[in-house]
Amino acid sequence: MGSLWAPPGRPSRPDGAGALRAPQTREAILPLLAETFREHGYEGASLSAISRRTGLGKGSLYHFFPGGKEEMAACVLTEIEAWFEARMFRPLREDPDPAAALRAMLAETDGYFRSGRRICLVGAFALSTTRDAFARRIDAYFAAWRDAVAAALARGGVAEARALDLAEETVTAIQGALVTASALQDPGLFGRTLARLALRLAAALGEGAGRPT
Amino acid sequence: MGSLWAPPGRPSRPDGAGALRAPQTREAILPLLAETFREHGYEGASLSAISRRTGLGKGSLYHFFPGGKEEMAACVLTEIEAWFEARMFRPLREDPDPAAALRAMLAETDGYFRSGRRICLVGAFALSTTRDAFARRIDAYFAAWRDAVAAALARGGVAEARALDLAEETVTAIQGALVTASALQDPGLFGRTLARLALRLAAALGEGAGRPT
DNA sequence: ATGCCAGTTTACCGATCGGTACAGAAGAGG
DNA sequence: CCTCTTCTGTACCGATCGGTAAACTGGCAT
Repeated sequence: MGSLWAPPGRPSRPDGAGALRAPQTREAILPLLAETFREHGYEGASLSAISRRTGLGKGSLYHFFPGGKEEMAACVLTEIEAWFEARMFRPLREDPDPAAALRAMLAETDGYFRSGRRICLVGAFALSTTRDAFARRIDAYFAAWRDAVAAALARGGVAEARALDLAEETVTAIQGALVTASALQDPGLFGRTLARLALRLAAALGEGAGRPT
Repeated sequence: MGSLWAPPGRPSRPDGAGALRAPQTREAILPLLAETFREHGYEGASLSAISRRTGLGKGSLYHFFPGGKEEMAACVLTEIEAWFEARMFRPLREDPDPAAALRAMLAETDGYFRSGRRICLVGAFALSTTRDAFARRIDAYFAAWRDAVAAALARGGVAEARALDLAEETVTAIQGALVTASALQDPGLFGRTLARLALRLAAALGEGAGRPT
């Protein structure tokens, strides 16, 4: 039976560009793992679902991730952390133009979360007992996001306390929009939330720095 | 095999642990079910966990909820809907003093979610594929909340479009605060979010109705 | 050609999953 | 006392869970 559908000759392409066939590196697998965890949550993402999504049998999965499901989730979190650090947090902290960095952050947010059609894996993990297994990393992710926004605001002339408060509001609003957009199946909601945040951030920057010297 | 040692009549203790007896009505069970679903999510809440939490064996659970886990979750949702409708949505729509109703809503929110130490079950359901099983009810819950807030604002003199926008922001911010408060284990965050919302709602009401005659 | 080796397949493990069957215990009413 | 109904404990079901073991594959350097 199995010999029929099982492709005997596997073209092992060293180039990992093609996502059509089974990916053969950890890096290529991670996005598929992430999507599976997003859809079903950590507990709900069974190995068979992962196997189906990735096209890899259990043996292959355990070859790449000897630690099993927990290692898979940990690696996904690492990749997410790296992405946000490189694309959002570092620019927020270092871009010479804080206002532009904040606008770029909102644009990246809209892209990453597909205008609200995709959820935040870290936020979803935070809501169940899955949190316990990754508590430090979940905490660090949100703290880094908030602090990066606050740093940009502060460099833009906003007072420290006000910057932290507005940063907290920003991250909170984004997470809330992911929840309500999913719940209401209303993609427009996410864009409206980001637009509100853009206005509010710009306003704070405008007040903070009276006139650029 | 087991016929030899199987005791035909196991005299179950009439009252061994007299302290907290198992609740014997659906209504009394629901809060325990809700808490179990909150902690583990729908998929993660196993019958054994539910059995442990409620102190009821499978036999009793299936006696009260013949439909199994899905019926349990459905009943929990019904109870939640009723609570919010009675304590928050109806007052928002009908209270002669909309400003007071909005303040009361925020206070009820703080109480219900234990200042951010408790999560929103409906929001958590919305984030995974569990959503599919309860899609209509999840959608209706958030829509009702948003529309009730908008109705209160409108009766307070806020323009229709502005009221809806602010209501959407309010519900979204509350949900986001539940996520980030859980993630950062920072209960203060929830209170700060509610305080921000109180200011913003009051401001909108203040603008909308120039001077009360 | 040979032997290594990353990668895969397949079968299997004990545990637990959600759910069912049913006998027995507990109360209520007579 | 007996009976009927309501509730509960327990054994059991097939399926699936996360995870392991080992045989096999095909490519590659020697």
